[in-house]
Amino acid sequence: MKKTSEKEVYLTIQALQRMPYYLHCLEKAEEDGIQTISATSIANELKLNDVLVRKDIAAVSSTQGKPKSGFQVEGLIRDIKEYMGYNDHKDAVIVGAGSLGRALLGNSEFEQYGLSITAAFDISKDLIGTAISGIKVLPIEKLESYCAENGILIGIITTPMEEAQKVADVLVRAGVQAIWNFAHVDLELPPQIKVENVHLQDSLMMLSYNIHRNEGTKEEA
Amino acid sequence: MKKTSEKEVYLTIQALQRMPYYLHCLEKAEEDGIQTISATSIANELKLNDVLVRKDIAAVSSTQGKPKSGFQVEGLIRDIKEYMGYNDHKDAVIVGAGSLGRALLGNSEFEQYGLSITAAFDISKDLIGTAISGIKVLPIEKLESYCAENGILIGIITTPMEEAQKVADVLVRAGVQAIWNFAHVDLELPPQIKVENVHLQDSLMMLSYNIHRNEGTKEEA
DNA sequence: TAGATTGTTAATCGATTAACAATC
DNA sequence: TAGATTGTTAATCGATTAACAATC
Repeated sequence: MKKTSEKEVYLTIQALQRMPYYLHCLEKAEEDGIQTISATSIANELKLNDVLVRKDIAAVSSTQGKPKSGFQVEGLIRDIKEYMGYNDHKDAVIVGAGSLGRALLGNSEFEQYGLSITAAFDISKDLIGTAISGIKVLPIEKLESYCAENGILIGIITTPMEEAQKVADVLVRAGVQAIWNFAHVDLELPPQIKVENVHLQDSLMMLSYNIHRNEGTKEEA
Repeated sequence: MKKTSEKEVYLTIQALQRMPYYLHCLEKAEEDGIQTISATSIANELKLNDVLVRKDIAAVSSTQGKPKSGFQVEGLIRDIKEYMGYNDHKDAVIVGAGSLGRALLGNSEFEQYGLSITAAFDISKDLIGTAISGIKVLPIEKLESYCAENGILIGIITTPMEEAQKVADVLVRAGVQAIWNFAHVDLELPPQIKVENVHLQDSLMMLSYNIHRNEGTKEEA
């Protein structure tokens, strides 16, 4: 079992999910002109255990922290970004130029995560040929050839749920590596394809539950 | 420590997060005309351990499963919906009628989770007075009074991140119980206020990581 | 120096899984 | 009846936390 790189520390999924929070926290610190930061203070800020934060950071940081002062804010930001793959440029297409698709197209923040959306696809004759936030809307028939020819890595699905699986199949045939799925279905995909689901309904469900429980236990106080 | 209701089984956060998946699975079964379903088959479908599924279901189901046949699909759907609070009607407002806000306003699926969006708020003179998907856009100055007077339970924040905290403060003053936050900031809120964050950036980060790792370990095969 | 902070090893805690008796 | 499936109790597993020596 040979290592593929000098540092091959795998984070648990839980630890991974904390990374965005560390990054937010560090970027806020950087804005405030703070140069070094301790795991302890990050932990306090995020209401996490300090040893937990120290372990997570140790796994991604290229340098050790210094007792008394902590970690270099700037270096740590760089390390997390590198670890998370922000520095890789990733071309993406968006399928479904409805209101959600348009909202994503208008979001310029994604560029800083290495994501560029290079084209949008739709079935609507009215939309085809137009440009949304500077990005052309092409007919869905061209999806497969476009992705294959342009080496598109990520397909973003913002179609109605009925179309999502069909679109996913086309994207896979065209060679995308990952799918960012906003349609409210669980896609059936070959195991090598990475998926990230954004299911607003599930999020709403959690919100609903919290309100519900809250009301049910009012008498507790 | 007296119980507030006959069934006071608290699910772990992990179990809660599995509920939407059970519900999807059950609704699919119902569509296919299946009347009873076993925990084992749900577990297979969702690639989970069967005992895990059985425990989760036991916690929310009002009836016991029958050996050999399993659970009533319809009853179980009803129980999960009840447990998660879908049956409570919840009025909401949306703050920020930009592209994301508009996408949410156009989403009629939310109604089935008990959520109705009754008004939208924005600062843009061009938008104020117009209606989006049949919902009026009001000036942001009216947010507090509107929520207080109409007993709004949920505030949905789709503003730019700079405005989000300010908006949240107003919503809290106006008496909302929960905030569905789409702005990329962690809001500071009183402890009794429930928040559900939808941070697309974090989701994108996970996608980015998965692609990055995938490429880094190609030689593994 | 003293003390804040680091990283590591061991203990704890809690979720998941395995084993098994009960039952339709 | 036989066997699929249930629910429960005990074992396992893995993540988090506690304790502590090292160090700037």
